[in-house]
Amino acid sequence: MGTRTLHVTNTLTRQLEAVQTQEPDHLRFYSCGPTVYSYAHIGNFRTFLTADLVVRVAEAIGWKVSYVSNITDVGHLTQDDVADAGGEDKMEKALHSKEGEQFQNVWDLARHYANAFIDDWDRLRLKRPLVWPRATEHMREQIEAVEKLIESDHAYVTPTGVYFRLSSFPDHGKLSGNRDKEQLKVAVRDVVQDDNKEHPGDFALWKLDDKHLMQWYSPWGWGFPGWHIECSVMAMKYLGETLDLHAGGEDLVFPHHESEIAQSECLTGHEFCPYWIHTRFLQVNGEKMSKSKGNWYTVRDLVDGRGVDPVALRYALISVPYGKPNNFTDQTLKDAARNVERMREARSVAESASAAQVAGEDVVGGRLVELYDKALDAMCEDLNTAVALAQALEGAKLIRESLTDGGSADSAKASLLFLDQIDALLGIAPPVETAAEALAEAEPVVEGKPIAEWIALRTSAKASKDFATADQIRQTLDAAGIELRDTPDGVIWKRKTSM
RNA sequence: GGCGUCGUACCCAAGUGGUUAAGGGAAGGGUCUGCAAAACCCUCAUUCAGCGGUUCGAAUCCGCUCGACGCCUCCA
Repeated sequence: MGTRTLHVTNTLTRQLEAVQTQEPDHLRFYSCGPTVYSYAHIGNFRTFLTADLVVRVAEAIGWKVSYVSNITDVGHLTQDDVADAGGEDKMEKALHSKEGEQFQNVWDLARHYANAFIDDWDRLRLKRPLVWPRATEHMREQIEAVEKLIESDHAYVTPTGVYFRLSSFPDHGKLSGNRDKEQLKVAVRDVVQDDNKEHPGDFALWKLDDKHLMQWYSPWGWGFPGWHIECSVMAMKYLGETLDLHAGGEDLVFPHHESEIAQSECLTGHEFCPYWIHTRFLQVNGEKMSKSKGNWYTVRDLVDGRGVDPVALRYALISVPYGKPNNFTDQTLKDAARNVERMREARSVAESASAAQVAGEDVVGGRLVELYDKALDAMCEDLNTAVALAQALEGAKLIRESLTDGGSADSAKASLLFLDQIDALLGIAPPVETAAEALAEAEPVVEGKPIAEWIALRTSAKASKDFATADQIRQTLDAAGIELRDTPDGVIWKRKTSM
């Protein structure tokens, strides 16, 4: 410990760099969270998992981590700056959708999806941040920030709202490379129609709109904050004026993060954040997954709807390093499920060997320490999950090889330590209790009989050598999506995932 | 039009100047099992999209060609 450090590909420089924290061994880390107008999809979670891995690696190398991830619960316009503000916002749109009918109002809707989001977060075993600040709970801070920007001439008031004056911040474009202002003008000309703005690229800090479903009173009248200001304000409130590392999805590079930098640096007069990382999109069957296309999966679609092990889903989502697109397919999920199964197998073999208390040498510890070190090194090197997972699997294989037919208590102890460390680092080798709990939920009933009864019937059929009946029962359960496995410790059943 | 990423076996993917090109899945063979599953053993890229160049030496560096993709506009 102490000799390793975290390296990331910094979006600002496009270089692999060692993260130098302002305070030694203390990482101040902000990760952009979701807008809660619907259930978060697995692509959202790929990004949140990148942040999760940053936290895990930082902790593994002995850093203290101050981790903040926001929840955007204000509906922003679907088109950034429609002049008359008559365009529906995302929340409002969601409220008027079929699924939205169950909610009393937008506040109710936001609360519902925020709660669902946190449930999914926990199910995928993401570490919780220090705080989950919400935009609606930081309105005063946002208004104050806008006022400050106006005072310092970085923003101006118009009849439609308050806008950030891009020309007042020469560094605009340093993150995305969109430095050419004329180019920017061309690019946005088609969309932006507000003639009150000085430059088409100027973005909204406050939108005046007394018909908006969520509105607050400001010095400029009733309205709501611009999308970008919340992150600047909340990040600085909880982490200080300069962060160490800021993360988000690749689509946020421009305009969101670019705008965050502009606002924040104009507010404080110094650098907002020296290191930025962006997670590439998750694709589904080779196509971009997006809410507008409607081809997205939520965590609950897969876990509740198709019986996918949440840990397997987590594995699938982190199996490709964050800097490359990950093409999510049924095969990805199957591979992941298989690998998680092997981690669990190793855990259960080690638990049995540990319980048996056999004396003898530790024959695996040395190798497992090497493998863990390699995994941690890989994670420190720009979160190379592909290599880290390979080490995890190799370790699990070694454990199964060495302990399946019994092994010493010392070997078992070293194995369990390895699995715990790997789980702390990657979250893919859960303790047995978790698996047992997962299986303990509602025992399924097939053709009127609980599983246990079927198993008993089959066991007695086997005892009397009536293998035809035994196989018949296996098939019946198989058709109902239940798989039986004969083990030395008895018969166990598991739910097959439908993929 | 501007900014940027990528192309490694049937599939996912590591490797970014130098011993036999990680690992996983799938597939085939075997041990075990009443059967099955699991587990274990074995097999599975003389080759890294194509073409040129630099080099003693390249999948790795440079150039071009072809192909895929992302952002620039709500999006993780």
